[in-house]
Amino acid sequence: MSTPPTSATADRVLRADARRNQEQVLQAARDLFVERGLGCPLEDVARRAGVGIGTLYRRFGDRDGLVKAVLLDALELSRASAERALEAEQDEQVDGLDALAGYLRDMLDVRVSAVIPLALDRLDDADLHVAREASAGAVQRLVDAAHDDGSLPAEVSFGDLGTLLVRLSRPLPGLGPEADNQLTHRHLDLVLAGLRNPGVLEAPGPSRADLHGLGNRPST
Amino acid sequence: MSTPPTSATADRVLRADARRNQEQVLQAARDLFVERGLGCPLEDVARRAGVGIGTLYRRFGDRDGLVKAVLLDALELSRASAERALEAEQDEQVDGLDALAGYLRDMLDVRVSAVIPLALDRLDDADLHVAREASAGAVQRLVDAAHDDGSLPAEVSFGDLGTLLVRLSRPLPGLGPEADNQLTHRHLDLVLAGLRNPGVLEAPGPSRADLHGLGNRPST
Amino acid sequence: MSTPPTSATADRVLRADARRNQEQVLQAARDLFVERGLGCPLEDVARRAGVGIGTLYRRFGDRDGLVKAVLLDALELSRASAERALEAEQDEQVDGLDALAGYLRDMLDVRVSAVIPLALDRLDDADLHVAREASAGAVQRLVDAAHDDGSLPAEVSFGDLGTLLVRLSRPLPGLGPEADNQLTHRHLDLVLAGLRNPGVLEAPGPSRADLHGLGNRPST
Amino acid sequence: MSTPPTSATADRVLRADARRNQEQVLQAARDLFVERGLGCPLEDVARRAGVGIGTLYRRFGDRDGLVKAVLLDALELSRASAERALEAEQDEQVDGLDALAGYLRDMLDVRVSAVIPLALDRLDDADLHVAREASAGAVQRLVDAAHDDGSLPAEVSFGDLGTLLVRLSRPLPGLGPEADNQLTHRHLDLVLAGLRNPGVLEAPGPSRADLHGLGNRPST
DNA sequence: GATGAATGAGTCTTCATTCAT
DNA sequence: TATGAATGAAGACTCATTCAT
Repeated sequence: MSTPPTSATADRVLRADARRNQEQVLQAARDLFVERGLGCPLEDVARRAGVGIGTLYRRFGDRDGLVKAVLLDALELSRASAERALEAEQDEQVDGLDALAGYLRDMLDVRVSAVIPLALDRLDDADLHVAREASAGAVQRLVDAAHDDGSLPAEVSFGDLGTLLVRLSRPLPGLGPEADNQLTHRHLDLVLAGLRNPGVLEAPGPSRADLHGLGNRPST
Repeated sequence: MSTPPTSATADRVLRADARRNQEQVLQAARDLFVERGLGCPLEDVARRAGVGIGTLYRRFGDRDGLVKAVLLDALELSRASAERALEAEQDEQVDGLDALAGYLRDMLDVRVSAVIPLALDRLDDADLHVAREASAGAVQRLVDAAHDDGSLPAEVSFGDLGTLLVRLSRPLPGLGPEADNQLTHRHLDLVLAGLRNPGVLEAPGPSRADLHGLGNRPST
Repeated sequence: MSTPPTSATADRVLRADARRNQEQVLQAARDLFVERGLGCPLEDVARRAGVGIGTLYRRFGDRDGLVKAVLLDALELSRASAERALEAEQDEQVDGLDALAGYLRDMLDVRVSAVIPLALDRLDDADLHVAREASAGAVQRLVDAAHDDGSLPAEVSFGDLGTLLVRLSRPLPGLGPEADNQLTHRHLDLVLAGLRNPGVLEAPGPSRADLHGLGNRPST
Repeated sequence: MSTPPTSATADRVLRADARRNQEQVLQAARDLFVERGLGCPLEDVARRAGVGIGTLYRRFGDRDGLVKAVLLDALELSRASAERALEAEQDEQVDGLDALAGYLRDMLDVRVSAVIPLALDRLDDADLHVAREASAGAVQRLVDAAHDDGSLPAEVSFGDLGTLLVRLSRPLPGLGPEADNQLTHRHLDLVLAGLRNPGVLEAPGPSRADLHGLGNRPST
């Protein structure tokens, strides 16, 4: 099964090396962006990825390019997770809210949702726009399904869930990663308990479109 | 109408001026620290406060001094709010959870809780330690009261509430301040709905002490 | 005559300091841009000006701002010199070509013409556009006067003279500043000898407008 | 039709390839050095030459090696052109100044003179020293011939002509290559008109030796 | 021998902090 | 005391050079 290092393979080997670097940088950036913000030193990202700063720049051009790559990656993870949850729901394995909960738990585990809202600032970028539509579309279908089967009250909206996810995704300072993760899931459970029977919400939450119209949402 | 500029009067006038400056800087710092992180340019803080950068440094020494001042201010606001809520509860005006909810709403309105967890990193500072004890003690008494009258399930802890408050306090990117505030209160309502009847939590949440022991909290 | 250091004066003193710095940076930048190109290290500019790098940036924002300031300064020097030469011509002190020669010699002495053509790349900047019009307008009037009194052959154009000036202004590598200056004036004399009686040019040179239409000038 | 890949043939094929690469890099470097200075990115040179950056380094060692190669190439072109002009003069086809003019026009067409003065900084390199002697010797003979037959005034020296050539060779910013070339030849014509009858020069120009003694040339 | 990925040193630019006014 | 100009250290970004393929 071992391929001899022909020149064709050599290309691939090199590319594999580069790809590994690329992925390590992407992951390091995702983590540090979530932990310390989009403005964190890129040398720290490079160091955590185990590459030189030059490699980071060669791959991603500049900070903006790296941020965009992280966002695309996050949106793709979100889309894939939402679609898996949709399939489970359609196979009648779980009800709509449980499917949604599965998606939310997934997202908390990849710890990447905290960067997604940053895509809202960049919807002029075509790639990001497409990726966001794909992700948001899948999540919207999940929410619709949960509304349809009655497991999620109608007044709880896509916008509610997306923003709750963002809030839950952000790491809390002073906790280690493990404690943070446990507490995050615990809080998701609390929120889910509220979602099943909010009892206190009368107006519908913000729709997907409302989240775009920065700040001019009508009163609850 | 003009007060003669005796040296005493001049001093007082100056001191009033200085106090005004101090408060404006404090407020600007609180806002920008929440919006853009503790690392935001202090010139921006000074500009928003309407003072020169030199004035900021004269008052607060350096960034650390300013951060500490903001934290002390926030902790004092928290303590005062918690004690007001306690009084309301003791006057039988509201049940324990409603009193707690009042405190939480207060804190969201002053938009300052997001910086409080940063105090956890600085508990070696005596002033901060004292202020945190005062605030946390009052909140703990609120929580105890809510447990005692049965309005808050026993497994929902001080640590749960403090960290939920932090999550809710952080501004969401892409929303204007007003939409953000509305959504924040809406999400608090959702969380309160969950708190009244979590149904899903079995283990108790982190105690106040658990939050200090960064990361070595026992499993839920 | 000495003004006491009232607060008003204090302001002025500070401003005078800053202005001195600004001018030193401007002069250093002019020299180094001519000698070593627009891309030379700005730290070298700051060092030659005797200020910290931060001061340079505070005054001029970035490299582009500094380049623009140098260009505006150069264009203003050019305009002033051309208008002085025009006045001399109108007072009948010298003929048109001698007036023009005086302008050219002036420009070589301030050693700044070499940066002026760089303004051509930046005519979208309103300030630069205005300054260039003012300078070019005055020079054009000089050229017209020399054509009118017959001291300059009609086929030698504004464009010829401007570009010759640029060529003469650039320092030659390997010569010290004094030798370079002497040789530059010597070459101007040679060129002036050719200008009085070119004998070899049949077509007219590029007009002012031709220099804008980068590269699509009709054949000579 | 396929040549069998004997090792000898393979070597030759490779060497032809390598030589082509070498020349393409040399030409690209010459162009970019003239257009953008000796400090231009070598990746840009490699890209314009259509080779990888590694190939450039393999061939020329480092930037210095490439600069030296460009200079040697330019000096050799100059020598060859000057000797062709000398032959034409000796065959009585043209007078001395016309022969010189032919050389100057040649040099402008290869657009390479602008880098030659940079050799002055590097006369400690034996190869460059030899090449410069060969080129300058031939040009000096051209100048002597023009002096001898009276077509060039005695006070116009080798140094005058060399430095004029450098000035004329540098591209003017903002013109396309074609307009620049036309204007360059036009300006050479103007200068030649001045050379035939300068009328204004009294002192002799710098000799070849004067150009070495950086800056200590006697006054004109 | 050619390639281009990786590296890190050098320069640009920002901003915390100091200090003269 | 308030101000904002000056400074230089820190971090962003580019590019010369090396080296694995």
